[in-house]
Amino acid sequence: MRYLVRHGLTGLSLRPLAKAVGASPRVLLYYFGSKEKMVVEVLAEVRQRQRASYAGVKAASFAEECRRVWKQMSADDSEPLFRLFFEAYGMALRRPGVYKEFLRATIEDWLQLIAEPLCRKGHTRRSARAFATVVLDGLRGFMLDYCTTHDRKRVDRAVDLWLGALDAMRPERKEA
Amino acid sequence: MRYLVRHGLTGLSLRPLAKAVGASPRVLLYYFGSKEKMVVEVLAEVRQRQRASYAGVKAASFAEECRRVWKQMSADDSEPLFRLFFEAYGMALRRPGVYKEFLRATIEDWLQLIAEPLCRKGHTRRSARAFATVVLDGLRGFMLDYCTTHDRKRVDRAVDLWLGALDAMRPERKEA
DNA sequence: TTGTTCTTGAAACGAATGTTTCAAGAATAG
DNA sequence: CTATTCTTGAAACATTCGTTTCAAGAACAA
Repeated sequence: MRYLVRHGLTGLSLRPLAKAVGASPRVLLYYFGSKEKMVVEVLAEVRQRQRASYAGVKAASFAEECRRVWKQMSADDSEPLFRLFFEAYGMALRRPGVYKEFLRATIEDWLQLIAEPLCRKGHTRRSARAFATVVLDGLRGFMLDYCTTHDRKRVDRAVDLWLGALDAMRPERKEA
Repeated sequence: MRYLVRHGLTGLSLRPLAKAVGASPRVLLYYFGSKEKMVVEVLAEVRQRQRASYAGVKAASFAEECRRVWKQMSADDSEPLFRLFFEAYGMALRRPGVYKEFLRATIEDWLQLIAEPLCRKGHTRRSARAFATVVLDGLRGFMLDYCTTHDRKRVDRAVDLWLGALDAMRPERKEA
């Protein structure tokens, strides 16, 4: 995982990876079956840890939780993870068969994480998921920008603007 | 360009490309210098055409313009372009040196396109750019989602929510 | 113990990679 | 015309790739 996060997927090769982790290509293939399966497994594990690290973020208001999430996302040590993530995203879109589970989980898991509390508060599933989409896709877009430009001031200002408007987008409750 | 859009960057190889366009690897290298330079040039050209195709979108209100842009982005024939774009993005983040210009233009050009009209209307450059960041990053995030899930209903609903709140994020005018 | 499965290193395989070499032909200049 | 440059095909080059083969050794079951 560490090697993948650091070196990425572009041009990833078994032999250097094996050497770096003190193994041989033979062993990697023995346990993972193929290079691609190995990548898929590593991505799944990284994803799971990522989700766990954000699931614990709690705050008084929803916007405040988002703010904290953004703070964690845009912290320096998160960037390699997101670089790997966006890299995997590009490959996954090109090879949906191989990365099917990555593509599913990369949206669906987070949507559920965000939408579920709203559903429990009485919002319809549909509107909760639409709102969760705004949140998830917004943060992803900001992160893509930040990884590209490292223009923290501008992106942070944008996130502030966006956060300020988030409450107005909160879904209506179901009519009781 | 057509070949790149269709086949992507992952595992791109000179020989199949050359055959598909009725040339030889030798010729491609003769004119582009290297495979990587070729990719960079093609991406630049694609980007320019993309920008031109969105620059003409005009409507009465800003939100309406955004809605039309989203409509064009999420049209079926746009998807291959965005797949290529996200793929390039992943590689560019991993190799900033080679793709430096791609990374710059991919944010900055669009920011200017969005922010400039606002500046001309008397908004400060800073707030215009923050707002433009919300717009650009939001649309990118939505597009990444849509390319992944093709869940048009959910994403469209989210875009609607987001568009409805956009006006509230518009930057204040400079004090006269 | 014996027999079996699990794990691994070394080496080889075949294929494909980007790029270069070389030489011939086309185009252009003077 | 001649001389020079531009363009191109065929082939070779040197790597590198993921993966397989084979055989030896470790672990374990009985």
